[in-house]
Parts: sequence; C-alpha cells; structure tokens
Amino acid sequence: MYDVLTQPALDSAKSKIETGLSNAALTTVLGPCSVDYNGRASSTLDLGERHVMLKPDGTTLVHTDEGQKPVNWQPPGSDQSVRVDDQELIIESVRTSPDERLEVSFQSIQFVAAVTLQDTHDLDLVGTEADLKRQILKQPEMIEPGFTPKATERKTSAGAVDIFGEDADGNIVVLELKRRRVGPDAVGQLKRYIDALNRDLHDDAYIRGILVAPSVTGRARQLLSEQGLEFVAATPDC
Amino acid sequence: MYDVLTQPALDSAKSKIETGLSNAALTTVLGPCSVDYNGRASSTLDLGERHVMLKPDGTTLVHTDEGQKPVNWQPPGSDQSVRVDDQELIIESVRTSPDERLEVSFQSIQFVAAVTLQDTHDLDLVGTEADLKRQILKQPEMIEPGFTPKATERKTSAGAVDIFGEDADGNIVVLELKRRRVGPDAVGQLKRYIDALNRDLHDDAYIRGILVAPSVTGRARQLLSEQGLEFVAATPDC
DNA sequence: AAGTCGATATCGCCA
DNA sequence: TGGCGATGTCGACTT
Repeated sequence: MYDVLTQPALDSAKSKIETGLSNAALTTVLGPCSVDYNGRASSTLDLGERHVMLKPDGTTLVHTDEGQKPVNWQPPGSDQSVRVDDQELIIESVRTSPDERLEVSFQSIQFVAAVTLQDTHDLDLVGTEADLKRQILKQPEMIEPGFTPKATERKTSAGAVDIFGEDADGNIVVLELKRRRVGPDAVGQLKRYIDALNRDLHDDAYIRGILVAPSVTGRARQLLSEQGLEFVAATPDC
Repeated sequence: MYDVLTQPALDSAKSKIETGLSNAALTTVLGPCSVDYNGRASSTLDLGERHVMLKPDGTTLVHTDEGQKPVNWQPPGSDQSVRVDDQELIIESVRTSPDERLEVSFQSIQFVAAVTLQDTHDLDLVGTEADLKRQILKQPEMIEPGFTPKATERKTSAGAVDIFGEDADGNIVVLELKRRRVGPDAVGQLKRYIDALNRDLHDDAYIRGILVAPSVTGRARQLLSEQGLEFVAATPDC
C-alpha cells in the first residue's frame, strides 16, 4: 500500500496524514515549516523546508538536509495528531513521563506519502562488546596464560563487572571490555569496580584490573598506570 | 523543486536518484530491500520494506517503521552512488577513516522523491549544561554562600574542569555540571579531576569537589560519600 | 518506573 | 585529525 499526494491543499494533506496515522502507515510530510519543542529542554526552529517522518510506533523525526540526527524529534510511544489552524497545518506529538511536546507548523505542503511497511526481519549485528566477551570466554588465554573466567556480570556495589576471574597465581582479576579505542571514562569505570570489590570483600588481597580494548588514548594509558591497572589489546571479530 | 516517481522501473528510479545526488537534493527511496554494512562493526538485514534517505551532505539513513534510530546508516561525508545490477537497484555509500561501506539492494521501488530544501535557520536550544554554567556564573551563591568562580574550563592533567573556584574559607572548589539526573559515571569524572588537581598542585590543601545536577541516583550518592565529594541540586532554566 | 551501561553512538570543540 | 566530553543522547536489560 502506498499513496502520495503532491502539492496538496492543507485540508487534503491533513486527511492523508490522519489516514496514515490510523492505518499504522509510515507517513512522510515535506514542506516549509517551523518547529517548537518543550520538554527535557526547549527549542525553536524558524521557517525552513524540512522532512518530517511519522512512524506508527509514535516516533516523529524532523530532518533537515544536513546531519545524521534529526534536528527535532519525539520518541516512540508519543501521541501524534494533526490539525489545520489559521492557515497552517500543525503536526503535534505529545508524551508524558517526561512531559514533552513537539509542534511542527507547515505553511504549505510539497508532498505527503503514507505507506504501510511489510518488514519481518531484524538486524543481525556482529562486532559488539558481547562478541568480544564470547571470544574471551572461549579463549581465556588471549588475556594471558592461566587466566580463568569465574563469572560474567558479577555484581559489585558499584555495578556489574564484565568478566570476573583468576590469574595463574590465584589473584582476583576484573576485566572491563570495550569494543573500540577507549579514553579516560573506561579507566574510571574499571577503577570503580576495583574499589568496590576491595570494599565488598573487606580483604586485603590484591585485585588486578585489566582494560580489554583495541587500544587506549594517551591520557587513559597514564590513568591506568597511576591507578595500577593494566591493558590488554583485543578487538571483537567482525 | 520537488519530484516524485511512484512504482518506477529500476532504471527510471536510478536516473531519478542520480539526478537527486547531483542536484544536492534530499532523496528518499521506499521499497523492499536488503541491507549490508561493514565497517566499525558488520551487519546484515534480510528482505523487507524500508525507507531510505540520502542527504546532500553524504548522510544515508535506512529506517524501518519502528524506532527513533535508523536500522542502518552512513554518516555525513560518505560517497553515495547508485547502480542497477542483476535485477536489483543498489545504493552504495562508502567512506574512509574509518573504512565503512553500506549497501542497500532493492528488488523494486514503491516511490522515489528528490527535493532540494531551502533552509537557512539553525536550531535554538535552551536548557543545556552551558545554560546551567551561565546561571551559576551569574549567581554563584546558588552553589553556596561565599562561593567565588575563578575560571571555567580550567585545564588539569585529566581534562578541563567545568567551573573552578574558591569557597568562603579559601578552599579550592571544583564544580562538575550536569543538565540532568546523574549516575556513577559523573562521580567518576569529578573524582578524576580532583585526583588530577591534587597531583598537579602537589599541595596537601584540601580540594572540594561538588557535583551540580538536578538530582543523583542512589549509587551515585553513595559513591560521592565514599569519595568525600558533595552534591548541590540545580536545574538549567528552560 | 528507575538504574545502569553499551553504541557502527553522533556532535561540537579544541589541541 | 584525534582526543575529550555533552547529548532533549537512544536502546536494551535488570531490578
């Protein structure tokens, strides 16, 4: 099912959009508009030509001709409505918790398209942190000879540790995994887990912390060294 | 300028897309397709109906009828091309550094639209961390009586501190600002700055660290307490 | 509903 | 160009 209107009057456009909304169609609207947003923050966007996408799950996206991110949006689950008011076609999207409202006001419409999509397949993605974890559990020696994983997602008072294990000497080892080159934030994260475990175990045993990632930035390397933490290079298969 | 083709043959669709690409048009293509991506990670997506947007800045977005984020994409600056090969229309987007390739293969096309957008205005957004910083610099007493900002973005060996100042007793105070409720990561960030300053100044003066945000999570509050850091509630005007 | 963290995060700024 | 941190981050998963 597809349906396209070019240069429709505002009332015709309104009918088409409403039909799209009630038919669970993906609806796109293109034309000169201004945009107002109020919610977690507030924004205004003066008159210009943009592309608006309304999804049947309640998502609204306002795209300019630049950038990967929409200039304005409303997340899935929002309530969408359309009205014609004072020579403008206004698309409104509202949600609660948090309270947020998006209004797109069109002066005219270049085209409207409403299409019901048939799509039963999901994305299959590889090369994630979860893939790296599987690799390490399958070949623990890639960390170092004698490394033995004991648990994944082991809970600490500072959160769950990616991989918790022991080295050849029986020392506790905490691994923090990252799928890409890491900066200071990842070092801070690993340090929080080590500190928490030292407290949780109220034991003076030495706990090793190893950051596992393809590479580290200079400042992250320095922080690792200052905190007595280690680094092992590894990249998720892809 | 707008132009829409419904149910075009693959060759006609190819011509229209190519015209769009050379005219700096926003081009949308809708139809049953499969998608392959290889780059920082890898993904495949089996046959289904999706909406593809090609922007003149090199952005490519593949949207299903669910979710705010595209199921596949290529960032601005990528090279876009289209070809018909073995009864398929294939949109290819490639970039380097990092090397990444996206291929969308259409079996048929429901419609193609190419439009050159006129848009001269930028988004005006308020309620950001920068707004919160301005509020504090204008009214430092909102942190505490006697607080005096001395510098913003003061450099430390662990990065730049949001606001650097002194309290009524002459103690150094470091503020880390967040526009929304914060978790453990923000505490780690503040702690890195405090540690770095303690090292940088090689001085045993007590340095206070204050997290300024609308609120904190329970675990973040506990981490603050353990690290001897403080919290002040503040929300950016909106 | 809130907390926590990963992400092909994206984006902007600055060295 | 890489490093670094903000984002109306989003999204998935757990509690």
